[in-house]
Amino acid sequence: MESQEVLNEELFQEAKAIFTNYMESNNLRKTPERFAILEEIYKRTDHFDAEVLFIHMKTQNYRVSRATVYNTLELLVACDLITKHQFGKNVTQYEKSYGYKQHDHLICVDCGKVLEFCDPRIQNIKNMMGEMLDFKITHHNLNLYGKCQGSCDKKKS
Amino acid sequence: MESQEVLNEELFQEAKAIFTNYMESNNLRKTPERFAILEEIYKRTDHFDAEVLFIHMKTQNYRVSRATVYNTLELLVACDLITKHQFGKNVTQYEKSYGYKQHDHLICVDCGKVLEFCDPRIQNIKNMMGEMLDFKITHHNLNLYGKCQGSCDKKKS
DNA sequence: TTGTGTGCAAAAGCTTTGCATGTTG
DNA sequence: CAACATGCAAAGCTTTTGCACACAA
Repeated sequence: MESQEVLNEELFQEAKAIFTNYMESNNLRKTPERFAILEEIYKRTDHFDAEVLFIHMKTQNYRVSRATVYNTLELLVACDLITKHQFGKNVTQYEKSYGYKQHDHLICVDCGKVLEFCDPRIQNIKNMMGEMLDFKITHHNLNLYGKCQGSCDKKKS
Repeated sequence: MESQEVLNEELFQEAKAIFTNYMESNNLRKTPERFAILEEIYKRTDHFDAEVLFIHMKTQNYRVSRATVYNTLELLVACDLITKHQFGKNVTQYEKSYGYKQHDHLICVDCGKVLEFCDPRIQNIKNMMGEMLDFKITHHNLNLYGKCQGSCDKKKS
C-alpha cells in the first residue's frame, strides 16, 4: 500500500497540459485541488481507489474532501488521463493511463496481486465484434483471474 | 426489468442435481430457500443483481431475506451454476451459467444494453498468458464498451 | 437434539448529494 | 461579483454481520 514517490516530471507536465486544455475547453475552473490530485496520481504506481488517494492526500496535509476527489477522478477519466477498473470487488480502482500503453490485467484471486499484459489479438476481436454487432466500441476490459504459482502470500487484500 | 417466466425444466433439474450434489459433498443443508432461489434464477433470462432477485422473490410471496439471497448466490457461484460480473457500476450482476456456453459481453454505455458474443481467440490468450506469467487461470471477463448504433433508447439504466 | 441456516435489522463500506462558504474568471 | 468548486457531513446504496429462532440431519 506504500506509494513510491517517483514522479516522472516530464510525463506529469504533459498530463497537466492535457488536463488544463480539457478544463479550458469545457469551461471548468482550474483549481489548485484538481492539479494537486492529478499530481498525487502521477506520483503513484499501480492501482488505487478513491479512499486510498484521499487518505494519502490527507496525510500529506492537503486540504481536500472526498467529494472533490471523486469529482476530479471523474474529470480525469473523461479526458483519458486515468482509467477506471472493477476487479471483481465493489470498489472502483483507477490507474493513470497517459503515457502508458494499453494493457490488460491478470488478478490473483488469493492475494489480490495485479499483473499487466498486452496482447494484440484483443484489438482484432474488438474490431470484428464491433462490426458484427453494430457497435462503436470505445474501450474494453479483459481481466484474467487465477492463482499465482510462486510468490503468493495469500489473502493479502 | 420484467422477467420472463420461461423455466427450462430440464436444464433446471440438471442444475438442481448439481447444486444438491455440491451441498451434500460440503455438508451444507438442503434448505427450501436455497432451491427456491436457484429456481427463480433459472426462470430469469439475462443479467440480474441481488436486490432485483430479492424483490422478485418477495413479490412472489416467498419468505426470504437478503442475507439468504447473498449467501446462496455465493454458493451458486462456487459450484459454477451462476457467473458473477461487474459491468462498470458498483453492483454485482449475475447470470446463470449451467448449460450455456462461455461467452463475453458487449455493453452499451448509453443505454446499458448487454449483448453476448463468443470468440475462441480468448482461450488462446488465456493459455499463453497463464504460461508466460506463471498463473493458473481459472476464469476471465472480457467486456467491450461502446455505443449501439441502431436501437439505442439512451440512458435506460 | 444439535448446530447450521434463516429472517430481520442494524452496521459497515463506498459513493453521492445538499448546503453554506470560498474562490476562479 | 456571479457562478462554479469546495469542504463537511449527512444521506444513499449495496453488501455484510449479529442475534435469536427455526428446522434439516
